[in-house]
Amino acid sequence: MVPTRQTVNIRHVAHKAGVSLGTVSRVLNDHPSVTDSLRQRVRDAIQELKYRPHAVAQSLRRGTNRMIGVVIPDLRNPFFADLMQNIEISARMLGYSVLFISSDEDATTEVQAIETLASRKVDGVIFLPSNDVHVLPRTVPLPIVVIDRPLDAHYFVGADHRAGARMAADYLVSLGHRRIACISGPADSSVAQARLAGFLDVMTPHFEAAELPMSRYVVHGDFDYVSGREAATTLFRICTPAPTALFACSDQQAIGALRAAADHGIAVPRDLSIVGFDGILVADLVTPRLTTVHQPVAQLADAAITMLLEQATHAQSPISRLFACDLVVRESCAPPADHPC
Amino acid sequence: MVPTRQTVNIRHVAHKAGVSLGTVSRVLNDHPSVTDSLRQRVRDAIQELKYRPHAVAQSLRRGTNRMIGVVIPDLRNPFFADLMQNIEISARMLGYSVLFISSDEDATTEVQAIETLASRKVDGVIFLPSNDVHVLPRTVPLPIVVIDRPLDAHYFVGADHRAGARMAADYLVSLGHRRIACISGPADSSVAQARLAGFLDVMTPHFEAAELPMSRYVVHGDFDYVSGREAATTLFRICTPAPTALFACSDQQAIGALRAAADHGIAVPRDLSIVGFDGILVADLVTPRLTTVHQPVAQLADAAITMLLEQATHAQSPISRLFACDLVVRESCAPPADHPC
DNA sequence: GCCATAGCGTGGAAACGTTTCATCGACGCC
DNA sequence: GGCGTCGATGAAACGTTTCCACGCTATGGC
Repeated sequence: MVPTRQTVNIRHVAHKAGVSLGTVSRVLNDHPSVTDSLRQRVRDAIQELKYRPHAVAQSLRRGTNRMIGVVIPDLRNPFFADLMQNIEISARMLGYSVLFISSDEDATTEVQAIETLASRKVDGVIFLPSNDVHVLPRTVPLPIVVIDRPLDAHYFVGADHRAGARMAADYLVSLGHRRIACISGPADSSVAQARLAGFLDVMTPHFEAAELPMSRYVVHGDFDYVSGREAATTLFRICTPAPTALFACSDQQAIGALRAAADHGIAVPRDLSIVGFDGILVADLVTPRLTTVHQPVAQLADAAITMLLEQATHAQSPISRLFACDLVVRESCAPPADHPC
Repeated sequence: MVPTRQTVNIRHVAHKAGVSLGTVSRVLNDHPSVTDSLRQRVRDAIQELKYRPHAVAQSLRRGTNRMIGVVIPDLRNPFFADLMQNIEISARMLGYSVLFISSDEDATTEVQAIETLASRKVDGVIFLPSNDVHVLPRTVPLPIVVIDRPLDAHYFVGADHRAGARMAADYLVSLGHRRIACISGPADSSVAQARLAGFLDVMTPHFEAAELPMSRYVVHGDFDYVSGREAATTLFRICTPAPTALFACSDQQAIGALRAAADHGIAVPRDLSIVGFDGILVADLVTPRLTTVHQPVAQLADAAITMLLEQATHAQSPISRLFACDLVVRESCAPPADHPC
């Protein structure tokens, strides 16, 4: 079977312009040592033949691709989609293309994805690990930047989840809340752990002061909408006395909790204040508008790309960069009914 | 500058196994004419050296990539993100990788994206055109499947928007509504046109019967959340008598409209019924849960890939495939207050 | 029993389209 | 006239796949 071949290649251009292969190549790569007249002849020939360089051949010869791989669990998570979008834009601006593989929160798929990318000779990989993976096979000698969920001994870019969670808790406390429940993420997720830790940093003393069992007010779930609804339902059932506020570890969870509150006839924010985390677009549209901790997505994406390319050129020991989140106050929080400020 | 080279290639394997290059290649490609003993020797050598084929070199030699390109306006639109996710999954199952480029709803970027993909020698492109593009440069001899927004003279996969919109309108009418407003998409978007047409198919006779100016009840906007909120606000202002129901051409618009309704103290569904379009995840979580016309995303993705690869192997004249939508009834609709069924 | 032939499996080389390095010719300058 | 400089050429290389040729064995006809 004869594969379909390129219609016009560098050789045709060279012939048309009456120069050698090498000269055409140097024109293409803006090499200075070409006479202006020749350069122009070559340019004309390229135009006329509608020649486009064969990126695959270039890759093979150069040993570099101008292509990065991105491994992300699931674009249906709006935060991931936003991240992906920003990564693509940042990459494109630097002349890189993006190979996208979704891992579906599955560790095996992740390893396969990275092997595929290695085999395709991408210049680097941006990797957003699923919750259950903890160690990445070091077999692939490939620049990798881990994003959002740190993995030890790897370059890392992420938001300061713990500080962000503290901001949320502090805010609720400042409003007068003391019994604050928390919907955390999966127990083995480092992000969930960090956000929970931040929450506990602030809340532990309050719970101890009130002699309430903290653990009953914290429940784990996935980061998605449905899980948030279910977790909130559970909290409404088991928490006595009822919490006056709720910190959800993702906006999706928070929106699910909003849903659950509506289903239980609990008015937000009058009976219950809710804070989310991530700052996804829809958080500003639900009723009530969701107060949330916003992650600087564009910054994360940009930093990841920058770090990746730096690493690809001159390797050094792994670095971490942490970005601050900010609290976006909207309508889903109010002082508790039993404690008007 | 000497590029970093592959550590171990097919030549090393051949040497280690004591066979020729060709034999190793034939083992890799499961060519039948290799003795079992040799085959095993080669396999062992591959294992031992941890050899992985160089996909770029394979592409160059084979003239095919096992890679497809996807051009999509913006992943922050949850419908697009869902589509992208499904495309990637379908592609991966068939052994293809996905090169993603976002076009940001910009025609120039789209053309560039397709040129980039052509230059990278992808086996085909799945293209979701932005609203303002109408003609695609035919210069690139590349299999293309257009998805969701038809472009003439191209292979096409999409949902039957018009029939879907009719379903929505019929449903509202069956509930007793007669004054139904519509938030359409951008005027030059074919999708918006189709959905509006479906809406009008049903509604025109009713408006004529009531001697009401249809045009006042239809307003155009973008497909996103914010635009939906603004459009709804406009409708609330200019429509007299006030509509009892609202058909939004996207779930995002519908959720924005929900937001606007809440801001104006309009209770949904008591004072106003709302139907959306797309069937994005969050539509099931907002308050009230959104009744919507659901597009079969997974089917669309799968059909697009299938059609693309068929086209790549044996080209024929362009085909179109239309998929039916289905109405998902939830809580955002009720009979009109002034006309209890 | 021997040679011709067919069939099978393997090795070697060419090719895919590019970049880059060494080489070489021309030209001007001292 | 030698030499340095500059610009252009041609060939090698990147890592594969595939085609052709070759040698070996098995088979059949005489």
